[in-house]
Amino acid sequence: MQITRQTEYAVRTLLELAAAPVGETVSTRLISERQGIPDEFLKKTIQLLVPAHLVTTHRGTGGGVRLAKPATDITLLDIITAIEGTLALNVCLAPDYHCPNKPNCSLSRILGKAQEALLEELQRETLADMINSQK
Amino acid sequence: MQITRQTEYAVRTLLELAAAPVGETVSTRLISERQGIPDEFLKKTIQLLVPAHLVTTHRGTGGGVRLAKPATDITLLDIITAIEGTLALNVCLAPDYHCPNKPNCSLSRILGKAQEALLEELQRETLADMINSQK
DNA sequence: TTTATATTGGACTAATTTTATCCCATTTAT
DNA sequence: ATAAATGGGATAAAATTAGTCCAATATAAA
Repeated sequence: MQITRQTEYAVRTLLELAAAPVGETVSTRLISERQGIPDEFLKKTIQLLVPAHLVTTHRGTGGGVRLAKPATDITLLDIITAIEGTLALNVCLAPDYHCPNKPNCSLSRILGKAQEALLEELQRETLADMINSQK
Repeated sequence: MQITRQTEYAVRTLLELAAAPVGETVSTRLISERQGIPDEFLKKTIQLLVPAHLVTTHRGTGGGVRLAKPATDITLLDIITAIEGTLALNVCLAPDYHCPNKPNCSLSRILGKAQEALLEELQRETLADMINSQK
């Protein structure tokens, strides 16, 4: 019932990027050093953020990573989803899964409600809010 | 970010017990058959519910498991906690863990808030409510 | 055009957690 | 005694998570 370490890596990476001057790219090696993240693993992690449209990358000298959109438009839920896929508090709440008994199932009903409450909070605050609250 | 299968087993087990006539014991074998849970694994699961004071057990012929308290006094959170330990949305929110940087950490702050919202929902409804909503 | 810098991508390994099984001991009612 | 039931330790299998290695490709600058 926890976010994975990789998800935390992703959040810290995006916080680094959000803190950098707008439009400036940062190399994964620099991020990995500053955040103490294994650099090869960080590369994999960033490759999950690209298709989710949270960052863009540029190769070659002077290349690196930058936010794909304003920090005000990226929520914690966006990041978790990019790394872990759609959040589901139980198998039976996953998007594809369908259980014939679902309508009668009080577990899925309660967990569903709890999940809603969780999603709402995770969606409430953006990267920008997180940066500001650090100061 | 999901409850484990074992936790779901525990919930279904407690629902079985809550549905049974008050004070009556049910054998793990019967529960495992009705719920399709591997019986040896179910035993282990029940052994986690005992120290959490959710069920009591009795050995020997005619023995089995029963609720340790009224179904109105058992919440979904109680069950999750019994199986998985204290719920924490990230390592840094676990009871024992302490990070020197926590006061400045916006991730732990947001996750902490989200966790609160989740706990509240998980605590809101009891086994009794779950049984009633099935009817 | 060479060189250094950086991401891309695939294969692989290691570590950890989750799920399950086996088997024998102990308790209890009949 | 015997059958029915939980208790508990050891171990295995499966799945997920974390991390590593390396060759390929793109890019900027010298």
